[in-house]
Amino acid sequence: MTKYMQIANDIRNNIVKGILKPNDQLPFEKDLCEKYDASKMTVKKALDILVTQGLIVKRRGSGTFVKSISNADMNKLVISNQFRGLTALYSNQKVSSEVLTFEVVPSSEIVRNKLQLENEDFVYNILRVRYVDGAPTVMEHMYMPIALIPGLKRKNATESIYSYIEGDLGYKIQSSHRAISVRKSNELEQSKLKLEVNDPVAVVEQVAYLENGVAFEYSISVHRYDNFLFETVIVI
Amino acid sequence: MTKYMQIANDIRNNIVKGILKPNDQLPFEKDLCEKYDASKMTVKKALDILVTQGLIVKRRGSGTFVKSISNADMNKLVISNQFRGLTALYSNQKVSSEVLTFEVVPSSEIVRNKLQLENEDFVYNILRVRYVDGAPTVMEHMYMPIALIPGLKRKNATESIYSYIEGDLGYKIQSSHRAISVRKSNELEQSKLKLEVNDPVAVVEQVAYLENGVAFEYSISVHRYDNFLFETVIVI
DNA sequence: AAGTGGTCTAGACCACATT
DNA sequence: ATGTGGTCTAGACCACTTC
Repeated sequence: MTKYMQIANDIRNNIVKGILKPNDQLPFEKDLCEKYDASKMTVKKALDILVTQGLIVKRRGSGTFVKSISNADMNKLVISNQFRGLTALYSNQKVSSEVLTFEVVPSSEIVRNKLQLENEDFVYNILRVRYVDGAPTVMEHMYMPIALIPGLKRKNATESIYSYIEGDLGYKIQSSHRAISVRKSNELEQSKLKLEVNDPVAVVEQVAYLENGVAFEYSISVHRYDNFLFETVIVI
Repeated sequence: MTKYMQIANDIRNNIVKGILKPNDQLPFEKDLCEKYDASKMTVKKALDILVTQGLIVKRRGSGTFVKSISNADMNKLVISNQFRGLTALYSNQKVSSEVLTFEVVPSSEIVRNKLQLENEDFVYNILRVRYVDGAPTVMEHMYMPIALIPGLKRKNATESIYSYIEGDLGYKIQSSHRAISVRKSNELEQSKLKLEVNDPVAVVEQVAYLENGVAFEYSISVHRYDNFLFETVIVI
């Protein structure tokens, strides 16, 4: 654990515990340097983390302040920053999968473009429905280059593909690029996600990258509209 | 313009121009220090910006690499990082507004909670439909404390409320916290956004903050589903 | 063993807000 | 004028990858 992480965590805890309340002014950077026996750059880095997480604001010439946020919203922020994105929303619930398609196919032009593949390259074509506590939640359509992800079996798709990639293959995931859109559900989605005829869906198109900058997954995830929520903080 | 911004911009331009191609290795930090006559910390900060923007990846012990991204996707990344969020999606088009409601009301409990107000505080209650090139696009429901935003008139809502806040009042907006969800449209939305009975909508709930950490706006924006797209980069 | 990026420092100077 | 946070440096040492 780095020093700037320790400082950021400590201050975050003080905010969560209410030792630092909304609109409170934080100690000056120079005082935090003394308190944590750290240099200015290190303290600044710690505070900058809390700024991007949406907890505090900094004003040159004035000081640093806790944002005016309710306890409930503050807790949500802290939780959603511990786990990234949507991933661990269902951490306490049972996640299972029904694999509809698991095959290896030549890459289409769209997939080649997203994954930056050559014409001849083959990809896994995986379609599955994911259940949370037995309720259908997402229909995922994934493409992954077989050259990059060797040895993937239908069984892995039934469980967690990511744990195969990170655990068995020892890869590390660096980032993902997502685009969120909305549309009406089609018949397959209605049947698989137990939706009514005119129910909408949230569509998350994603390209995921490994540590070395190589795209390893292009996926389209179709979410039931009633349990989809994407939260984000934008700092200008 | 800071030195780290100049360095980041220069490298970004090299990527856009194709001087640095997908999967290319960047010069080592130590060489970039020489090239730009900058210290290691400054070069690192420049590169870290490009990492959070999704353009490059860094690997300790190996080097820094351009992500494996198609030209089209790379250009989209660069553009969406120049303007933040959804705001300037319609920069070349005519934006106009139909104001349905413009009144001052006592704050409800939800609004008080989001904006951290006291019981007695009054807020603007503004409902408007925004048109892009004459086509209805978003229905916005905004609440803002009158104490914080004095002198707002119906006329401002017809044009740009943000230009009143940033221009006339001289405030600076620091950040916004957004939650995106999906649902079916209701009758009012169908009529105002020219939607069919069973068309869906994308709902963006937002709390926006000023430089001093004070929440000045709570809004619910209901978007036509066919022109809503939210793109984001998540770095783990 | 050599070289990469990551962290951290002590101190200089700058830009901005308040007094 | 004072004090805040912002930038930048030169150099030390660490963690990791590659050879």
